[in-house]
This record gives sequence, C-alpha cells and structure tokens, in this order.
Amino acid sequence: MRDVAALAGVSLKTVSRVVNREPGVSEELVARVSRAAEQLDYRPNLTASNLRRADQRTGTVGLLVEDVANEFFASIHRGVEEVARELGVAVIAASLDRDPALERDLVAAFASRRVDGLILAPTATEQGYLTTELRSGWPMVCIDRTPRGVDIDAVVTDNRVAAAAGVAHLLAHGHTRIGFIGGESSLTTEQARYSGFVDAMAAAGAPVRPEWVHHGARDSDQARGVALAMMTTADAPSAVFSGQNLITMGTVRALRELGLQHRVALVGFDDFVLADMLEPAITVVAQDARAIGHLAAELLFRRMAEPTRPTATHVVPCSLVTRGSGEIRPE
Amino acid sequence: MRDVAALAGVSLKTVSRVVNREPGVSEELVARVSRAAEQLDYRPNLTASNLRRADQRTGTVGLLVEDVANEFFASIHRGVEEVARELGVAVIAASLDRDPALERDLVAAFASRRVDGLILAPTATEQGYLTTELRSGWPMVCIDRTPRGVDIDAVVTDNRVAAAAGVAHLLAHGHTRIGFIGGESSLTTEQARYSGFVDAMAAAGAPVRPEWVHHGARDSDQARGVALAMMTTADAPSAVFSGQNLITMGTVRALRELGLQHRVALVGFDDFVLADMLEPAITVVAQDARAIGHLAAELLFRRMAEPTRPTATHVVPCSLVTRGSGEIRPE
DNA sequence: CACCGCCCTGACAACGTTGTCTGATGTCTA
DNA sequence: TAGACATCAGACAACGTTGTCAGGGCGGTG
Repeated sequence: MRDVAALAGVSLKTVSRVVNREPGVSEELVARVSRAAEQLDYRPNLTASNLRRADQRTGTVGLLVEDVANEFFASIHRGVEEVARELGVAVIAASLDRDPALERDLVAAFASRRVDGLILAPTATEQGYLTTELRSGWPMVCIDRTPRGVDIDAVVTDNRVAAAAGVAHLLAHGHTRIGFIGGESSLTTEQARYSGFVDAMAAAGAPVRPEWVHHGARDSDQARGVALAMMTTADAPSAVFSGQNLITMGTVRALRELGLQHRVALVGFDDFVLADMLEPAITVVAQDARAIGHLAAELLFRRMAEPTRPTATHVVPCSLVTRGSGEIRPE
Repeated sequence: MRDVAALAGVSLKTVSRVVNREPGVSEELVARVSRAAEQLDYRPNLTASNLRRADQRTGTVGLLVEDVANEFFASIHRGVEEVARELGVAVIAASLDRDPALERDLVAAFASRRVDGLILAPTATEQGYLTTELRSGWPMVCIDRTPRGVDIDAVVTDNRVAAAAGVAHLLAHGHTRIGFIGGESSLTTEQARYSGFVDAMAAAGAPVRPEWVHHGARDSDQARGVALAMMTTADAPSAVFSGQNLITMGTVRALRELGLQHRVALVGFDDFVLADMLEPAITVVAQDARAIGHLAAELLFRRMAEPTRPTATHVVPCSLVTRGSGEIRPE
C-alpha cells in the first residue's frame, strides 16, 4: 500500500479510502490510485485490515464436524458455504473424528484465529469448556447434536420423534421383532434415536430384546460385522432400524451377504446417495443436511448482528422416505 | 496480552516469550505468566501475530474445488486436511461451481487473506491470471485438472490412459458399439477422457458414432436425460462409458428405468460410495481422491519450504475396479 | 470583507503482536 | 579484583492497515 501511495503521489490514507471504496475521494485521485494499484499488483492485506478495523471482524467462520468427507457433513458444509459466500465470508472446516480432545483443541485454534463465529457439531460429551468463549461474546451455533452444559443456539432434528416414526413404520408393516444398530452411545443423537426406538416399541407393546440392540458401531464395516452377527443367530429379528448413514450402508452389506435383503426389513436414519438405487431401495428417515447448514449459518450471522438475542434451539423437520426396504413384511 | 503482562507484573515481551515457548525465561516467570493468562482467559491473537511475524505465515491454506459436497472433492478435502492438521495449518475450502469468474474472485479473496498456499482444481479454461500471484512467490498446486497458461505443480490422473483402459475393458468384452457420456467439454479432464475413449476405439478399429457421443452433462439428472435419449433410439449402443461420478449415477438411473441395467454394459470414470452394492455393481476407473489430497498438500508444503524447486506434474495411478456392469457382454 | 461550512486530503496514532537491541544481574576465569 | 561472559528481562519500533482529527482550499452568505 505504501508503494501504491508513493506511485500515485498520495497519502496512505487516500489509498486506503480508494481500496475500501469510501466516498469523498475525487474521481481523479480514484483513477490515479487504481492505476497505481493495478500497476503494482497490489493486493490488500486482510490480516492487517482486520487487526485495525473497528468491528474486529475477520470475515471467517469456523465449521467443526465429524468428518468433512461424510456426505451428511459435506452437505452441511455446502449449505454453510452458500450463506457465507453471499457475505464474503470464508469457511474454515475441520474434522473432529469423534475425538473430544481434538474438539477442544480446534475450538481453541479457531479462537486464536479470531474466526467471527463457530458452527460446531459437538462430539465431546460436554461443552462446558465453551463457557469462557461464550462469555466473551463469541457467536456460536451447534448443529446435529445438542450441546451440553452451555446455552447455545442449536439446529437439530428431533431425533427421538424421527426415529420413533421410522420404527413405527416397521411396526405398522407387521414387525415386532426389530433390532437396533446404533453408533457411539456417547453422542446425544444416538441416545435420542435409541430412545425413539424404545418409545415406538413400547407404544406398540413390542419387547426390546437386548440381544438385538447394539450400540457403538464406529463405521460402516463395524456395522456390517454387528449386523452379520445379529442376523446369523438362531433367533434373529425380522427387521432392523439403523442409527446413521454409514451404519445403514454396513447393514445393507451384511444383509446382502446373507441374501436376506428382500426378507429382512430395514429402515435407516439419514439419507444417502443412491439409497433409491439399491435393491431393495432403502427406506430412510431423512434429514435435509444442506438446509441445516443454511439455517445454522443464518443463525450465526444473525447472532453476530444481535449478540443479545435469546438463544434458541431450532428443530428442523425430518421426513420418512419409503422406498422398499422398510415395507418388507415379516414372513 | 497487555492485561496478562500487567497482572503478572512483567513486560509484554515476556508474555510473548512464554506464550510462544521461547527459551530463556525463568521458570518462576513462566509459571506466573501462565497463571495470569489462564486467569484472564487469554487467547493469543493469531491475526496480529501473523502480521508481525518474520515469516509472514498465516497458517492457512486455501482449497478451491468444484463442490465441497461432491464426494470426490470432499475426499480430497479430507486428504488435504490430514496433512495440514499435522502442521497446525487450517484449510479454507470453497466451491467454484464451474464458474470461471468465481474462480478468479476466490483466488483474489484468498490472496487478500494471505493464505500460505493454494490448492486449486481449475474450472476456468485458462489460468494465465495467476502469473502475477506466482511471480510473487505464492505457493500453488493444481489438482484434478491440468492448469493452462501457467507453470504450476500439479497432481493429476492420466485421464486419457485411464479412460482408454476403461473403454478397452468394454472392447475386450466384445463391445464395439460403445457410447460416451461426458461432462462439460471445457474441462481438461473431460477432453482427456474423451480422447482416451477415441484412442481405445481407434486401437480396436471400432467406429466412434457421433450420435452416441454426448458432452456437456452438468449433473446427474442431465446425464440421466442424455442416457435415456441415447438408449431409446432404434440403433442404440450396447455399452456406455461415462465420464464422471455424477454422470455415471445418472446413467445408472436411466438404464434402470429402461430395464436395461443387465443388458447394457457400463464403465464409469471415478468411483463412488455404494457402486459395489448396485445391481449390477458398477465397474469403474477409480482415482484415489484422498491420496490426491495428501499428495497435493505435501507438494504445497514442500514448495513453501523450497520455493525455487522446479515445478512438476505428478501423475497418480488409477485402477480399474471390475464389479459387474462392465463385464456384461453384448447380446 | 469576514465568516461559516463543505469537500477533499493527509498526519498521526493505534490494533496486538514479535524482532532487535540494550541493560541489569550474576557467575566464572585470569 | 577486574574483566569476560552468560542469562534473563524490558524498551522500542515495526508489521499493513484504518479511525480520528486537523487543515487547506473554495464557494456562499451576511
């Protein structure tokens, strides 16, 4: 900037005014400065600008999710990006890999970077460590999983009700012997989905059989193993409810391997690409990930504008998408 | 930091030394400063630090891809993140949506942010606009698509050879009547894949029939439309080679709708989740997206360390994954 | 003609850090 | 005991920008 000022024969401040399109600079100087800037390939330094600026905004938001490569979170990322892009805000995303220590580290790293706000899909069991940051007025929104121990805006699905609806769908098709395969039970989503499963079973007077309930599958392959084991016992369930997209895929694999895909009903939580192209196509309880991303970003920017508004938990709707696998009747 | 210094009764510089773990501070002061920092919830300001630091590093790299929600690019993102995380570097990712203007805008935005380096999957036909930035020594790596008009490190697949291998696979299974459905022909990847198709056909003495060649499908749904049209003519091909993962999915949908999925052979470029679970499972020419991300990030950091090393184009291997759809023989 | 006010521009300090240099204290050696 | 040296701490300027304020020039008004 100094060089530009020298070349244009004006002061630093005038260059700054031109660069930021501030009014009150004569056309002649605007032209002269612009020409000089172009000639020198001047690029404004946002870092320095942010340091000095009154609002202290860095034009950056952080996004912490389980895995940026998981299509559910990648869609959320996309949704956040779309809102941020309109405002010229950049998104720094990172994967937590279900590691609570990493969650804290990355939150601290983002705090050091002075991102203007943070969208977090919590993985730790407790977010009390955030109180400090919150008190300092750092805008934050939790997504997917409800935060614990802190009062933060959140965008969540009513996992319990949605899961119950999925299980009720199986019950409505005549199943009473229903298995549950879920992910890590430390996650609030998992707990809620399991509760929904239990609710629906109870409402229908169907027993929840412990040997047909499995928590803690960490990935598709573990889920496959669990499903294989569950379905090869002498007394196997006639339907399965799976707690998450990767788990559903693993279960599909297992059923396929056992040749049971047309005999055992399956309803999964979370939609996934090509679910409709499998045979049978997979019935799922679907969340709109991109919409979640949109809403979370909008809430975040709204909170930046109005830091004092009361926090709220937004529940986004879920829909049951019937495609075949959930409509298989028991033999 | 000023407050911390005041509370600990030391100078600013001493706090800075403690925060950065610089040697030469007595244990007693380290303890006192640490306590004060904790008490005041001090968070170092990386923005200010970067401004002053000698190396001018922001600890940030930019990643520009077509769409962060596309599983191919999401996996690349993940790969980049893994390397960056080890170094404490954050990744700012953004989607270009095949918009050349957006590519230039976002590159400029990243330049303003002073990201330490940029990984770019080019979408514009020409990257000459980068020369300025390159001259200034901004580390950059292109991925997926070869840059044009500039000399940059690149990580690419030999799309031509890989596509030819996929088409040769169809030819080896007795097909000569092979269609091609590709994406936007402005992309170098598309051009190379089509060239590979032509190569393989020529090598086998099979004619390339213009009515069975279609470029420019922008998404899965357009590809579906194209495939539907192509396969419902009186004289339809007996096999299809598709140029990209979304296009393959659209083609699968079309074949399914026409009930041809077990009669028309299909080989797709790019692997995708559940390709192995479809019926028939889809034979693909697979790139290892995560490895591409890894390599690109490693090259980027290496260039930061050694700015003068000659640029190179790295070709990552591709593999043909046979699963069924590509082994269907003509009737 | 004196005064006011507007428009434009620049000087200067400041944002929160770190690089550099100087100085104070203590320890060792000749 | 003097001098050399090592260790630790602080003063100060600087990074590239912007907020604040002062001032010069000019037109209009009383």
